[in-house]
Amino acid sequence: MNTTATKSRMAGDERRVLILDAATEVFAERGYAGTTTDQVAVAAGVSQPYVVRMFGTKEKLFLEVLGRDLDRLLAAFRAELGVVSELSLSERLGIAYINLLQDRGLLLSLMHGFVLGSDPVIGKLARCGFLDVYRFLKNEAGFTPEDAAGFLAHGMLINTLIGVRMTDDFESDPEARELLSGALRSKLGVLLSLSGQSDAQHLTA
Amino acid sequence: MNTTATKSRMAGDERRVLILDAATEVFAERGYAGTTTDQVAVAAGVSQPYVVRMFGTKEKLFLEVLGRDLDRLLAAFRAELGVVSELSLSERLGIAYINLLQDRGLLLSLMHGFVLGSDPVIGKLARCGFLDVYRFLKNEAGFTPEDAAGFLAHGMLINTLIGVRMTDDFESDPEARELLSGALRSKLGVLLSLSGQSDAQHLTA
DNA sequence: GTCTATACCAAGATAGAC
DNA sequence: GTCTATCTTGGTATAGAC
Repeated sequence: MNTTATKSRMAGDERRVLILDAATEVFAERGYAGTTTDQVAVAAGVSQPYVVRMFGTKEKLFLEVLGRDLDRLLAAFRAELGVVSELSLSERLGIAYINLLQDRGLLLSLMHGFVLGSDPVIGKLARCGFLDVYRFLKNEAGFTPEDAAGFLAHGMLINTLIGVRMTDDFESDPEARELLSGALRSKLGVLLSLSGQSDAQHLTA
Repeated sequence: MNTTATKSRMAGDERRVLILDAATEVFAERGYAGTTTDQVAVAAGVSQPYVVRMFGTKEKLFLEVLGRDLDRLLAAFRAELGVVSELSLSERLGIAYINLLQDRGLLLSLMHGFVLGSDPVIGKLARCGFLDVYRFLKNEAGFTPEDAAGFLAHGMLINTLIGVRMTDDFESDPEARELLSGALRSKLGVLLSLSGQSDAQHLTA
């Protein structure tokens, strides 16, 4: 029995995760409409018809990616609720958010979903997901509406800066650097200023 | 001589603006990759080959839309620089931003450009444009880096809420309403609280 | 300046072999 | 469970008439 997948022929659920991971990255890079099922297939190391067969349609694949992204985002946040720390919950959530940037593609594919509100089915999921995060911040994390909006606002700024690849001008342009690290710092609180730019390493890589 | 365009055959520059306006709305609705040149053509009331011929390629059309959006955004901001008012510049810029939402498609098509940073040519323009706005806020409007980032952050939140069509659940979901009006209020300052929701009228329409 | 017709390619999805 | 081959659609771009 071959659970570690020497090569071909693994259980459907394993491949499923593999494809979802690949899809998350490709969607993050090119958006929903800009992504082809073939690009996803190549990234996952399978054939194009296979990814279509496994998920039915490209749209369903994207919906699964979106749903998983939202689940992982909320799970990362909820994991901070029980923690005892000298940092405030608000600070810890900020750090948790920044750490999600290492989950390559997660926040960006989310962002691509958010911007597709006009699509009847993708839009509905995106709206629900966004509202769920807002509700979490208010009801579970105890934020005021203003603080919750502020938290989301800085999150959207970070997403946009990552999406526009401001990191590409990180070295060349001092103002790009300033804006980017400023946006991260506002979430990280004091941490970034203590550890220099090390926290932003994975952004430029 | 027919400058008001009774129907067919107007000067190239007139049609050009017409097509750019139409393209801005369609790109805003469906994104760059999700938009077809034919949809733009229909929206502009011309034939599909004509829009391609006039702009060369779909990509060049999008670049012109993006560039024009950025120009209009900065122009609206600069127009506030000379104004004498009891409101602070920061408040006036917030209002100017909200007013841009009436220019249907402007901020949203911009947003679609911002999220395409991986595209070599679109990404470069989007990065430059974003940085230009940041520089304006710091150098011309006199914002601190933190205030500039905060202004941009709330702008990105508003763009995202509009993009995800949070307005669609505006009536049904009280929290969607709260989030949306909260995001607008943070830009409008006290104004919205004085005039009720009238400022958000054009969002739900 | 604007259209109709169309060439051509890319991409999603299906059929069926292994 | 996974692939190869292929059908089919739709979309960009070109040619050329008016």
